[in-house]
Amino acid sequence: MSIQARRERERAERERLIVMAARELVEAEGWDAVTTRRLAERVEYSQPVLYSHFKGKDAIMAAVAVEGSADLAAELRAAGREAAPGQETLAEVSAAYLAFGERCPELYDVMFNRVLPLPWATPETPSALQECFAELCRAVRPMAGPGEEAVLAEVLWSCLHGLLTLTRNGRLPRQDHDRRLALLLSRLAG
Amino acid sequence: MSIQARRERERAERERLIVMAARELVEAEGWDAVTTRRLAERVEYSQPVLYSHFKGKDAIMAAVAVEGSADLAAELRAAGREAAPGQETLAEVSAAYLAFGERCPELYDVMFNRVLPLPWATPETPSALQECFAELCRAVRPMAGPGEEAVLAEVLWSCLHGLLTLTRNGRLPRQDHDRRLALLLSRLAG
DNA sequence: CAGATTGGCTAGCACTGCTAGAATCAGTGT
DNA sequence: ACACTGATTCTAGCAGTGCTAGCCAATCTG
Repeated sequence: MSIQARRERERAERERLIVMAARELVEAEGWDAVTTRRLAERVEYSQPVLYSHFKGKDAIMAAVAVEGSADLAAELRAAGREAAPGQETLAEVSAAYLAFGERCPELYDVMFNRVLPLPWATPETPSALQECFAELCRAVRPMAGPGEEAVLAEVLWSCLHGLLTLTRNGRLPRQDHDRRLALLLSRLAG
Repeated sequence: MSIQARRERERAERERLIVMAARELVEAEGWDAVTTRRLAERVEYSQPVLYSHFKGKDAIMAAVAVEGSADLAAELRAAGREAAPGQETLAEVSAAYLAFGERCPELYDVMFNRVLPLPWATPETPSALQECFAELCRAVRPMAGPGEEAVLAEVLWSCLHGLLTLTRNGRLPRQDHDRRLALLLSRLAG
């Protein structure tokens, strides 16, 4: 029994290695640079090994996305705690969200722009993703009317996401970014 | 001289044909289905002909994006005219924007999500794109403070874009879409 | 009608994600 | 200690991608 346990342990370790390598690669050189060959070379195994762990490239990137979500959730939570309770939270959490997207644009892309084989907004959604949303809910709580907290959080998320992606791919000039954010938050706060 | 004119006319006509075929293909089967081979077959020429008109696939899709923007601008303008002057305009134009994105998701993707070799938010920006933005400006004019019209329009654009993309790629459940939109617009209106 | 030139086409390169089947290693029983 | 067996990893290849070099033919010029 113990030898099988060891094998499974080694397998799990290698799977972690694959996801880590994929994340490093996507953060450093972008999604297009993540090819199965380069990834395999990076983990020092042959290509087909990847397919014994994941159904395909999409599944690997889904795992990367979940890992990234854990980081984002942690950063949002930290930002929420730092802020004085009250109005400040919204600004702090929003800034943390945008900072994450700016710092890891390619990772962010995988998490929220690509179509991935992941369940969203259902009970089976990976907890890291649920936690991200929960932090947004906390941030909007003070300014949400009764029963509209979740909806308002979704709206905030959409706005930040739109701001981030349009800026990142060149549609919006970076220069007025702060003015846009300030205006958005003041209006959302009502 | 006239024979050269005819040649240029034929060339321009063929270029239009390429862009049209690319648009049909992307709308019908999505970006990934637009391969240079399939596109060439569709216009009944060989692959290399595409490259005598466009620098590469990206340039073709940029042309498709510009064409799509003209349509979007027309629809936004129509929505703006229909609405009674005043608060209604914002809701009508927003609805038109979202409807366009829902009706032509793949075209929308090319226009606003892909990284394209196009100048954005500069004087050289294709007029169709500038007109889209101008319509958004008109829509937010009644509720914009002095000097913040353009910024507010950018914010509106970002929010609509975020709402649309997060919904479209499964991150937000479609079911509460209307509530989100209503909440967003009411808050943005102040 | 011969010659020059423009143009499109055939064929191919280097790459992609993915997989069938050969080869090699491990663990087992004698 | 050794051959056997079964799982696991690798080699080699498929069908497809965007893009391009160089041939070939149709077109216009003198």
